[in-house]
Amino acid sequence: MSRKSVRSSHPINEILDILGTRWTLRILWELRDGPQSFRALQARCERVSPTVLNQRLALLREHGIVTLESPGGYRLTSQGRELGEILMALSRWAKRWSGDAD
Amino acid sequence: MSRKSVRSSHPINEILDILGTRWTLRILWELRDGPQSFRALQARCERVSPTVLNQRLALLREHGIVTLESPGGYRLTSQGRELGEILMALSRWAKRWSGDAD
DNA sequence: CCCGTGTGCTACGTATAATGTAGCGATCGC
DNA sequence: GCGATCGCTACATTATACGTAGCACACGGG
Repeated sequence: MSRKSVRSSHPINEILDILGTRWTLRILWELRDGPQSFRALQARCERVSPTVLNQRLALLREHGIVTLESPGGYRLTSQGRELGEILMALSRWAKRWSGDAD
Repeated sequence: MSRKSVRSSHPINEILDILGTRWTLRILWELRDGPQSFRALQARCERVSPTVLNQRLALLREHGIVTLESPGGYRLTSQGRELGEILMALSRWAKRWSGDAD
C-alpha cells in the first residue's frame, strides 16, 4: 500500500510524473470537497474513461494520497488533503491569472 | 498572444487541463531557476520530444505564463513565477510525502 | 567565402496511452 | 426474484507522444 519505487532522486520529479499525467490533477480537484463514488467521479470528469479513472485512482492509492472506504467511496488521505491545499492555492492563482490574461 | 479560448466556466478547470498534460508541469519546474534555451530544456526533460516541447511552450506562451526572448531563451513571466511559487510549495509537500510514505 | 556550431522549430513513421461502449460480479432495497 | 447501484474490466478505435532526422537562420572564425 505504501511501498513505491523511487525512480527519481528528487521527490518532486516523482510527484511531477504522477500529477503530470492526464486527469490526475483533475481527479484530486474533484475529490477536494468530500468523498466521491467511482461513478460520481466519472460524471464530474466529463470525458474520462473508466479504464483511466481506475488506473489513476489505483496509482493515487498506491502512493497514499487517496483511499477507498466502504461507505462513501474515494476520499483524500491526510496527505492528499495537504495536496488539496496546494490545489486551492493553484485555484486562487488561476482566478487572478484568468482575470489578467483574458 | 494573450487571447485564449474559455472552454470551462471555472479558470481552475482550464489550468488543470493545461497543467494536466504530459511535461507541462515538468517544463515549468525546469524553468523555475532561470531562463533556458529550447535545447537546454530538452536536455533537462530527458525523454521529451521536440514536437511536444514546442507544443507545450507554445501553449504556455499563449497563456502568458512563459515568454521567449532573444537573449536567454524561454523564461517565466511574472504570472509564471507566481505559478512557480506554487510548484515550490508542491516540492516541499513532496519532500514530506516522500519521507512519510517511503 | 565557407565551415562549424548554435538557435528555434518541423516532418513523419512508430509506439503508447486514452476513449467509448458494453458488460461483469457483488451488494442493497423491495 | 428484480431492478438499481456499486467498483471495475475487456476490447476495438482514435488521439497523443515518441524518436530520429533535418530545416532555415544567425554568429564567429579561418
